[in-house]
Amino acid sequence: MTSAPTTRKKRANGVESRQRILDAAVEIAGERGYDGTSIAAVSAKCGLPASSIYWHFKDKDDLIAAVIERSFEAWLTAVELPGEEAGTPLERVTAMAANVAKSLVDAPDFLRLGLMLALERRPTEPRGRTVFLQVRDITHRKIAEVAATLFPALDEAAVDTLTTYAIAGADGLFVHREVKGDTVDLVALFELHAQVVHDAAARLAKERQEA
Amino acid sequence: MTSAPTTRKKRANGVESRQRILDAAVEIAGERGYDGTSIAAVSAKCGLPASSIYWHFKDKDDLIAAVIERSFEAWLTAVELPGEEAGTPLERVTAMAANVAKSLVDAPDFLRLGLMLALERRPTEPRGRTVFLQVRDITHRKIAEVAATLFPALDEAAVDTLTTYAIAGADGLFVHREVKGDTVDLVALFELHAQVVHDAAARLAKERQEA
Amino acid sequence: MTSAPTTRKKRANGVESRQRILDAAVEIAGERGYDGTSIAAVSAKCGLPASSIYWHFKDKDDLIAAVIERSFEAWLTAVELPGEEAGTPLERVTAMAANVAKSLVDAPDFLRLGLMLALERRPTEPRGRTVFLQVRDITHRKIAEVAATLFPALDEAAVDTLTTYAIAGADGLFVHREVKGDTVDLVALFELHAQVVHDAAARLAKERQEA
Amino acid sequence: MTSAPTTRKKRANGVESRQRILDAAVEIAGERGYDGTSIAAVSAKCGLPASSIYWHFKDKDDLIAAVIERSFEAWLTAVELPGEEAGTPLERVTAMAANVAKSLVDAPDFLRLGLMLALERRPTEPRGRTVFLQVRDITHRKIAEVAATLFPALDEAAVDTLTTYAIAGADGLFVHREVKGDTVDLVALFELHAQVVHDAAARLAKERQEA
DNA sequence: TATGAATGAGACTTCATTCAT
DNA sequence: AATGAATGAAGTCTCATTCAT
Repeated sequence: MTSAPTTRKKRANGVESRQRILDAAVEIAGERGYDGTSIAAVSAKCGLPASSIYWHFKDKDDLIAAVIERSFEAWLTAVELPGEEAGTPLERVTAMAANVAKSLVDAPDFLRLGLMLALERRPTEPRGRTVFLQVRDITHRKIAEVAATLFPALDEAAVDTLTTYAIAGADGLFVHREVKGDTVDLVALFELHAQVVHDAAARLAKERQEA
Repeated sequence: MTSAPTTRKKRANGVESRQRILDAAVEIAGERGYDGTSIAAVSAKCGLPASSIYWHFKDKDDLIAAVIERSFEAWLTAVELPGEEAGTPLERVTAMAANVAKSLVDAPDFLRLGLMLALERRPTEPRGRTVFLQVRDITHRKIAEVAATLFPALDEAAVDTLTTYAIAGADGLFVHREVKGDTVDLVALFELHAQVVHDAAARLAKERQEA
Repeated sequence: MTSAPTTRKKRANGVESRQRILDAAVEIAGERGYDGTSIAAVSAKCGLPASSIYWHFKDKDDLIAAVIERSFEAWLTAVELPGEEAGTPLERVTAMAANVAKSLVDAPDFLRLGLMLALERRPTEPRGRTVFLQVRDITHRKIAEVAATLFPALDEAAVDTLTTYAIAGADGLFVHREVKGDTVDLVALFELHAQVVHDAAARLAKERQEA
Repeated sequence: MTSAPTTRKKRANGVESRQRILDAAVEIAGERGYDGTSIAAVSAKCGLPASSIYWHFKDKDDLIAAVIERSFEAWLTAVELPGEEAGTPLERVTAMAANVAKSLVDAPDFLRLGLMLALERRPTEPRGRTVFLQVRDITHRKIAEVAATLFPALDEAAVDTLTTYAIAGADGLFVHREVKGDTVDLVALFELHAQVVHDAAARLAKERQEA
């Protein structure tokens, strides 16, 4: 009898466990925020004991930061940026906006958690907040690049303002949908937003030109 | 010994105590949200023992709801709506936006807490969230009334969309300032927002006309 | 306008307030026992503030003791001892048992609370417990007197044992009814108990005689 | 340094800890009842921190229920039912009664706590009460079986009444001893009870026969 | 790779009681 | 005769985290 490990149904699989923990954590943190996310709740949802969570993550802060990182990456791939497609600036802006709206409807946890983290002010900032603000800045820069291409008449400051305004509108419309529920047609609102931002770009260009 | 007000221990003064508790709570809750606001922290900040807080408020939920109610009223009076002032629609929209921006810079606790509550999804909704959403709806209605007056060409649905968009932009820009700090010129951004919304009104009016 | 005291609807009435407090307290304490009876609960049930309860009673211990006292007296008058009625010993014992059973069905709070107090062992005995045990001893003595009359063959020790046994049976049957609910016919069980005790008296008399 | 069992802090030993908690809890709850049993007191008596108690038991209700369960089992084994011993019915009933009396003198916590739970009426019934009433019913059934064997002339209803009466007497006599203290000879009282119940069985049999 | 058990700190809330009015 | 307000102690329970295995 060569002692074959008979109880090997669940042979230790670190990667899978880590995913299960993150899956549970993103759901809870996306709904309840930092303080509302207890290790015990994550443990209950993923089926692993709390101590196992601490094997995979240094502490709660580390877990939340990982949640933000992973869910941002998932969101990024979901947005499927339309690359250098053809079309008028308005068409391209509208297409991008629709894509973003769809991604936010499909996976709202990332932005919901991120905004909650962003709004909080605590004595020692959670790393998850820092990470969220970083990826937010990255996003800002990417959008600014596209804006600079689409509206070459704008100087750098104008592009920055326009991008800020575009992101703010997106955030606000997202909050609106979170509050009002599924009946809100986020895609339609984002398309309106795209048009409005497009018009604003033209206005800013003219103002710069005149000055 | 002429009856000097000896203030033996601490003369009972319900109204003042209630205010002190709310003052402490609005500050903490505005920074930390629902879960981050511990009764012990409020107690420490207002000087009254935790058990005294429970004389004035049924429970934490009741306290947070009262915080929302009072800070909304304070915010309302701070906005000082410009009444029936004269001027073009653009001038009037811009003036209102500037007023709102200033009020949000001066007293951001109301909206910060409100947005945090709005984003959370917990099994049993805190009463504070309900209250926030209600006063938000009231605000929406008031703005819609003004919009209907300023842009008579818009039908009801267009006014509603425009109002939603205006509020969303305000929320998003507020978040931007919360994230980026005091260097952000919220008044300038709100003035841009006013112009953009004004243009959007014209666009919506034309669309309705053509259809 | 002779300043008539218009707000005199509830002119201070100490006696009535005391009754209201006791009414509330007997109900709660009869259901929940000493620890389970909070001043706040009594206050809520009787409508008077907690501080008013302390005007009428020194402390919680005093209140519970008063509850025992008053409910014992109420129980005593409810039992309506059949005095020197005629009949065989068995008939008289049976009639008494039926009376007691009815009184316990109508107002079980006294005995329920009393038994809970009796069973508890706490470092400093509540005065209510002392009072209950005292009235219990009084009751024991009264029953012993009747027993000595009805069964003259019994010596003092036998009368005491018989009385103890009679009371124990009553207690136990009361517990049974409390546990099993209204469907239990307590009067029938007490009538059986009367017969059994009656037979036991004969047995004890014979034993004494033989010894 | 040969690997002496250093017992670094305190080696985790779930089973033993659980026992220690239950040992402490049965003592306190047996003396003070449900409300009188504070987790802090149990913690102090067993040496484990309060939070550790919550590792082993879901909540206080769960702990008390476990106390009832374990102490009932302990009591059951202590009673050492005399099986199919020979003897007249009276002898056998008397032997059983004496055994029960001894077990109650040795370990009164189970019944004391059980009766306190049984007497309480609270809005949401503690699980411990339910458990106690269940084991009580089981006991009732076991006794009824024996009674049916010993007194074959009795029909089912008579056996049930007799069993109810036997248990009630036991409860009442137990209460008497709890109140009056160690000087009470519980075994003697239970032997009297056995005789009396035996006589009652004969009486009931005759009644049934005549009817 | 994982986990059962433990733990101190702190969460919310209720407690009995007091005191000035 | 009564009460609004206050208060320290204690209640149950959850928290994030650690550690030996």
